[in-house]
Amino acid sequence: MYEVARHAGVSLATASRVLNGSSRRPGDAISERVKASAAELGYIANAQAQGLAKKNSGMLGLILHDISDPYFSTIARGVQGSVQDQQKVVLLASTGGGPASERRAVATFAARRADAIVIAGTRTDTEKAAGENELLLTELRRYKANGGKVAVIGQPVVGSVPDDGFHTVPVPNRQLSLQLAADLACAGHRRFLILAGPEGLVTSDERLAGFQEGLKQAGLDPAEVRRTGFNRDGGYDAAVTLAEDLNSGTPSARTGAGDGPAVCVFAASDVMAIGAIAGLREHGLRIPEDVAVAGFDDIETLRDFTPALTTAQLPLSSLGSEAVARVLAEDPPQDPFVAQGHIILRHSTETS
Amino acid sequence: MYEVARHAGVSLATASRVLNGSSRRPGDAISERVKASAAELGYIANAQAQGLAKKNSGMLGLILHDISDPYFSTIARGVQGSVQDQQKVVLLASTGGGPASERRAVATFAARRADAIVIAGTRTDTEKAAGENELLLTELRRYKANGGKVAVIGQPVVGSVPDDGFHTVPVPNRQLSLQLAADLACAGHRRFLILAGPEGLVTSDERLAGFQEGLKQAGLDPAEVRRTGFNRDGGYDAAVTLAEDLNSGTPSARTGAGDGPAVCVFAASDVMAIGAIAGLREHGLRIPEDVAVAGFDDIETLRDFTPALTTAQLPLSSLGSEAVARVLAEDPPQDPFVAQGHIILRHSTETS
DNA sequence: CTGAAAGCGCTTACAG
DNA sequence: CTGAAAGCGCTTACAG
Repeated sequence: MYEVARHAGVSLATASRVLNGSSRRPGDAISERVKASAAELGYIANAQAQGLAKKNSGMLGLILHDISDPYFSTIARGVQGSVQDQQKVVLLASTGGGPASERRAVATFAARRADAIVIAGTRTDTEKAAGENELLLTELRRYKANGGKVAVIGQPVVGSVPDDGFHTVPVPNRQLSLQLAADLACAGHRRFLILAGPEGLVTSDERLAGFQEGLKQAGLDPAEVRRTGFNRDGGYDAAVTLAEDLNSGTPSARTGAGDGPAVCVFAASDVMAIGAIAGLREHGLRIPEDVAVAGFDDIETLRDFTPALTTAQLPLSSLGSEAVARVLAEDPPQDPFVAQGHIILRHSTETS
Repeated sequence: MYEVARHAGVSLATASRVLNGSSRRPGDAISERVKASAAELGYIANAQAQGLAKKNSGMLGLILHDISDPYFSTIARGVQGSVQDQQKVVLLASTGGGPASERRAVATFAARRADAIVIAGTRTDTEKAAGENELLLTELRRYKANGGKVAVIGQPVVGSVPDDGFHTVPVPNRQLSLQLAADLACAGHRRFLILAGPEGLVTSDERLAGFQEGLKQAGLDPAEVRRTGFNRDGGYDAAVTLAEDLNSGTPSARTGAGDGPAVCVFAASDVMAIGAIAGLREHGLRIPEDVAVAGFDDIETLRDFTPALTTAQLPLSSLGSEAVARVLAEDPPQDPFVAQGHIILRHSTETS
């Protein structure tokens, strides 16, 4: 830039003012001259130096569990899109999940002076993670105290209070799973089985609780719950066990032989549901004739799956852009964002 | 850091030396004192300032077409993993594809002084994109001239020469699609139809050419080619047309009624194949009884698809980590990386 | 409107 | 081994 200034015959200050959006803008003649010089010399501003001199870095940190999981990569698309629109850039951290690695990512982003941090991915609320959650919270508070903005997609960070001023973009897990239960009951299902992740995985727990609540409101008994991995293999494993039960006629086995599926399985995510269907099929069970299966998320890549999967559609990409909007706005809206989601009943839970 | 130094009673230089990996390391007593002070004050180094003072920023820029596409998000996982192992951080740009937006991303990363840039995603080699390719190349050369490292996953940037010193991590599109054709011929298929992306999309073109070559080596006639969008909807649309042809008995229609599928469709990507299967089914065609379908990529999320999809498995995540390894190594290997891929024959192309 | 100068928070030859 | 000082490439009050 020094060279640009000299080439244009102006001071560094002036060159800086025309090249970057300063409030004070030099005269037209000078501006043109500087711009021409910059173009001629192929000048590219050093964003690091700018970041050091200004208070903001133009970077937004995105923390998620696994970038290759379609749930997160769709959120990432939304985040990336908005950030790009704002002429900023995203720093990515794929942590593998868990507050400890999330804390590390926050520290890294803080060191790089990211203007804002968006955290996606379920919170873990267990005894065991209490210490790590505490550290994550401390790290976020320190980051915020130094001027950083924070948004969490899903649930608030465990232990955080409204006063912390972290933005939350809630995912309507509870409402949608409640609705899903209602719709499935309405479609005639009576016996349910829930495949959930380990206890303490808040996203899974919310979906579980919402579903049970929905059954209750429909006047049905609570569903049996099987805890398993909150991923494809978890769904598969649980389904294999279920298939063995059904095929051997144990207490959990098929009841209404002939008239519709014996049981309707609600897997706490689409990916789990897909694993479950694979497991059931391998054991000779047909979907939905023998067992009905519903998922959650409406993952795009799975929309052509057969049988078409009943699920709850989440506006994942919008959740990402909304989080960015809140965290980057001068005057962010105070009212909580209400995500639009809805139930999609498809072939996988048809009853006759 | 100034505060840390004062708190520990040492100079800024000394504090800097103990806190960051300098070659000169102060005595143990002093080191301990400084570390204690840093911990007590909760000191976090300002990476921007470090980047400005040092020559490297600790950031790697990743450019891809669409972070929500499983092909790219899997590559991103590989990249992210290696970068994290090296204590660096990734800057993400999801461009939507095309050399023009890629050029912009390169400029952005150059301004931020990313130490290296990894570009994934097919090259576009058309007349129309010639100008943009030229600009992309210029931008990359300038970036490299200023000390940046460049790696491209897939094909070399259009117009680049070995002397440019860009690392290339080739994707074995040609070899694998050739092998796929051979295996399908071996399985008894005789009539083929290729669903490819628009001409000039190098990835698609390579797969197309490899497949035709494989057919030729098997002594078969070249397959008919239908150009369509290189995505799910492209596969769907082409399949609908095909289904209409087959059902109405036009020249392209079913020949060997009864004994195996009339035609084996090779879609240039799994995602296209999934769309194609959806389209065919909607028109009453069964896979693989009426039409066989093969894809390419072996996308993880689609492995439980029914019918199980015949495809070419690509080590996507490894491609990502390999690109990072090359671009971050002091002394990168000169021999080209040979990606391990292989054909997986599954139910979607069974013949009887 | 323009420029000289201080400052952003570090690192690193260069002396001591 | 340690420290004083210059420098990384910008921005921005502060003067003029």
